[in-house]
Parts: sequence; structure tokens; C-alpha cells
Amino acid sequence: MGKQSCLHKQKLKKGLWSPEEDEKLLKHIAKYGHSSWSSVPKLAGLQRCGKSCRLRWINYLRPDLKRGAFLQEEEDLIIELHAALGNRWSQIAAQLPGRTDNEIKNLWNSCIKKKLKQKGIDPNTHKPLSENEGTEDDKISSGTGNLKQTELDSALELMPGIEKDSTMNSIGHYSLSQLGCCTSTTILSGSSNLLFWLKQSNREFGMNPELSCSSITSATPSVSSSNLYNSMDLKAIADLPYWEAGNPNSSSNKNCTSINGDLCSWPDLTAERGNKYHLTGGNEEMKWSECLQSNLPVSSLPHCHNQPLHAGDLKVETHFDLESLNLCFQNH
DNA sequence: AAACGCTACAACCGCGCGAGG
DNA sequence: GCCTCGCGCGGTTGTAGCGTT
Repeated sequence: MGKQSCLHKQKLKKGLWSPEEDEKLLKHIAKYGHSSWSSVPKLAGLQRCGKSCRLRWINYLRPDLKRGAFLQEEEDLIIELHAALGNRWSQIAAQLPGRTDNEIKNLWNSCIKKKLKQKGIDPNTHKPLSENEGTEDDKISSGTGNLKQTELDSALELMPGIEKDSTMNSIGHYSLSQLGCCTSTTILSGSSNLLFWLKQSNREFGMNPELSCSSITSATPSVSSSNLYNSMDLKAIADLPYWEAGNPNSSSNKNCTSINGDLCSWPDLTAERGNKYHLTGGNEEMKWSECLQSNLPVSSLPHCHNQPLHAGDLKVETHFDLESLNLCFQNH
């Protein structure tokens, strides 16, 4: 039997919140904060459960909420993020400042789904409705919040020099959203190499220094919003020879990607790749979508320093060989 | 004016997970 | 290792408001 609803524990009020209740909750949180939601109703003098108070605060009363209709740009971003993340509403919401997961979920179910269907696009797969077969079977069953196999396959298509092997599976898809700029981290199980790549869809570049892993010790590799990309073509950071997993802080092997404290670095592959994967850019303007489709040497691509990033501008996917990742965590 | 249907939004519910005892 | 508790997430249901008949 599942847990009982908090409303069963005692006679608590359900349904819509009155202005008086809102005021009580607002006053209480303004004065004392909400360190423990379970104690909020009692202290605030509300006949509600803590869960209900939390929901009311997050979805309605929070001062940083953006009210009003969604902009077209926001809808576009939601569709884009949903294609990458699926129904991970909280992760999607984290990319839209002032919007709640509930709000986005409602918009999706009541509006966006319908619009996509009208355009002949399956809202679940983001593919034309006619191509919709076997999607359930494509899902990978292990791990947390997995990519669909089809998503993994299409992502791997973006990886120059990477050939998918039969043991390569997505086992986890973790949010970087709390960091503001990036959307996801994926951990690959069974892949032989440590892989990084960045893809951005339909937006121009604007990013700057240094990929950084700021929470490697918490088993959720992530990218700091404050120090991002040294050069734009992170898709080139792929298919590295191996990762010096046993000693991530060592700089002895310059050909390895390494994690050194908060800094994640990668080798200049110029020599090995005949300039194809050179990580420093040129001065030309180019859209990322064009980069992905081009075979241009990366060195001819723009090098954008100190340009502002906006939520949703980037999709960063960081792929780790699981075994190496575990070793890394042990070493921290 | 009343009944009905539709839509968008608010709120609830069950579950999983992690922390702490 | 087990249990309890609190939190957060995603799915689902409830409800208010509006338009149509």
C-alpha cells in the first residue's frame, strides 16, 4: 500500500486557496522562511498540509514568478527542451526563469501538444507522425531519467569521429539546469572513451572561457555557468583516446581529458586530427547549425569571448565512461 | 437566461529518493 | 539493514471562466 496522503492525517483543508490563506503563508515565509515545509502550516496558522503550502508557494506566491502568457520564444524553447529532456518538467522549468514546472506542464498538455499535432509532429517523439513506430521499445530501461535510444543515436550522429558501439547506452541524464545555462548531462555506460560534446540548435554562438566541472564529487558532473567555453566547438571534444580516470588531477598526460578540481580540460587534438579538431576559433561569424553540418576545420570558426549567455542558448551533453566516472568519484 | 462543453490553470495524489535515527 | 520522514517530481483530477447553443 502506498503512503497515505498528508490530508488523511488530520482534518485539513483542500481545494483552492483563499486570499487570507495566501496572506498567512506569505507573511510566515517572509518572516521565517521555509526551512521545513512540514512545520510551516502549524506555525503559519493554516489548516493545510506542508505539501500543499509548498506547492502554493512554488507555483503561485513566489515573488520571482513571471505571470502572464508565454512568449513565442518561451514556447519554442520548451519544445526544444522537451525534445531533449522529455517530460522532465522541473528541468525544463529551470531553463525558463520565472516559470514553474506546473505551468509549463499545463501549457504543454493544453496547448503545445495540440499545436505540434496540427503541424503533423508527434509531441512525444518530435518526429513526423508517420515515423512513429516502436518508440516505447526504444526507451532504455536502466538508470535515471534516460535518453531514448533514438535520442542517443541522433546525438551520437553529431559526434565527429564517434562510432556507436553495441555496448554504448545512456544510463543517466542529469540536469545542469540549476546552473542556469546548460541543460543536461548524460552518462554513457559501456562506452570506451570519455566524451564531451556540445550542441546548440538554431541559435548563434555567444559563449566564453573554460568548460568547468563544478560538482564532480556529487556524482552529477556539471558545467559552471560562470566559466563556460574557451572556444566554441565542443563537438570536437569527442572520441578522446582515453581518460586518465585513475588520477584525474594529474597533468602528466596532455592527451587526456582531465578533471582537475573545478576545471575540466581537454587536449588539443590538432596533431592527431590534422587540424580538424583544433579547439581555438577564428573570427568568422557562423551559426551553430552550420557548424554541425560543415566539415570545416574548427580553427576557422568564430571565437566568442565574454558574450552573454541566456538560458536555453546551449545544450551541453557531457558523456562519461561510467567506470572512469566511478573511479573519479572514488578519487575525490 | 440557462445549460452545456471546452479550455486553461490550480491543486492534489502517489511514488521515489535521500537523510537521519 | 531497516524504518520513518520530508521533499520533489510527474501524472491526474478538479474547478473557474468563457463561449456557444
